[in-house]
Amino acid sequence: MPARNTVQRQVIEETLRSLANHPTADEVYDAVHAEHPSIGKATVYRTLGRLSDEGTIGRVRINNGADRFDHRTFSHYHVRCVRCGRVDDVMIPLLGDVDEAAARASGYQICGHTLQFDGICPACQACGEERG
Amino acid sequence: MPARNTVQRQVIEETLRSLANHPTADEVYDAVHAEHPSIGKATVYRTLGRLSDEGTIGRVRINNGADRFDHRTFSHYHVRCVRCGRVDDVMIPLLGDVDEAAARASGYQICGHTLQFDGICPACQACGEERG
DNA sequence: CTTTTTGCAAACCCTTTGCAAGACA
DNA sequence: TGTCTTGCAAAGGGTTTGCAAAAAG
Repeated sequence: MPARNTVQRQVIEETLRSLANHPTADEVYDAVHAEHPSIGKATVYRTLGRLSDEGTIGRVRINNGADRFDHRTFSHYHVRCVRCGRVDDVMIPLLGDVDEAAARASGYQICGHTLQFDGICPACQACGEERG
Repeated sequence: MPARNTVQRQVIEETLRSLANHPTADEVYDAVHAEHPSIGKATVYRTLGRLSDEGTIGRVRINNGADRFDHRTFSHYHVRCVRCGRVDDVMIPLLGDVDEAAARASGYQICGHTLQFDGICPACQACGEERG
């Protein structure tokens, strides 16, 4: 039973593709709603969830913050700026062997990991230099 | 100005030490409140926050879930069971050089990282075997 | 015609906050 | 005393859900 191809689904997916820098569901909703005022927030949340469940888009879970969505689906890591909240990609090789190490160390059957960096983005570094 | 040594603070810290397996703030509150019904939830949240800010206890931020607190303060990684939500330690060596690699790759000034594993805990593996 | 999806609003979880009363130093 | 902390209840951010109506297949 493939997902139904509704107008909302198309609009949401296209809008996500048009947005850069890992929008939150709310940001996607704002953009969608600006062009299509009849599309509700619950639909955006539900549809983003379905799209990421089926692997069409990516979902980036952020510690202590709203989830972010990504039209790119290959897995990669992210940094979040602790000053402004911006999220960017970190294109380093995926950690290959930690999952096995974690499995051995914990007894869990590991199905994946999330690695999130925290730091200060270039813009905030520039603005905040005088403060140390 | 050191923190004031209130009864609540002592109770909360002791209760956390008595609880195993990374309780959430709410779980700490339940335990605290059972013995000291007058201690309110806001106090538990505030106090756990202060204790972790000052480094007396550890805070584990969980993707899509309540924060968990830990009386152990040395940093280590965690796994979460995707079936039952249980959180356990993963005692593998800390990743030493990823932060520099991430800094180089992103331009951020990296101040740390969070690595969370997802998996199935031994108990759930046993219960769920017949389901594949 | 059956089943999924939508839109709305209300509910939900986790956490923080405003404020006056109370406790600490 | 001066200031930090508490307790309460209300508010907040992010997300999910119940339900009837609408749309997809």
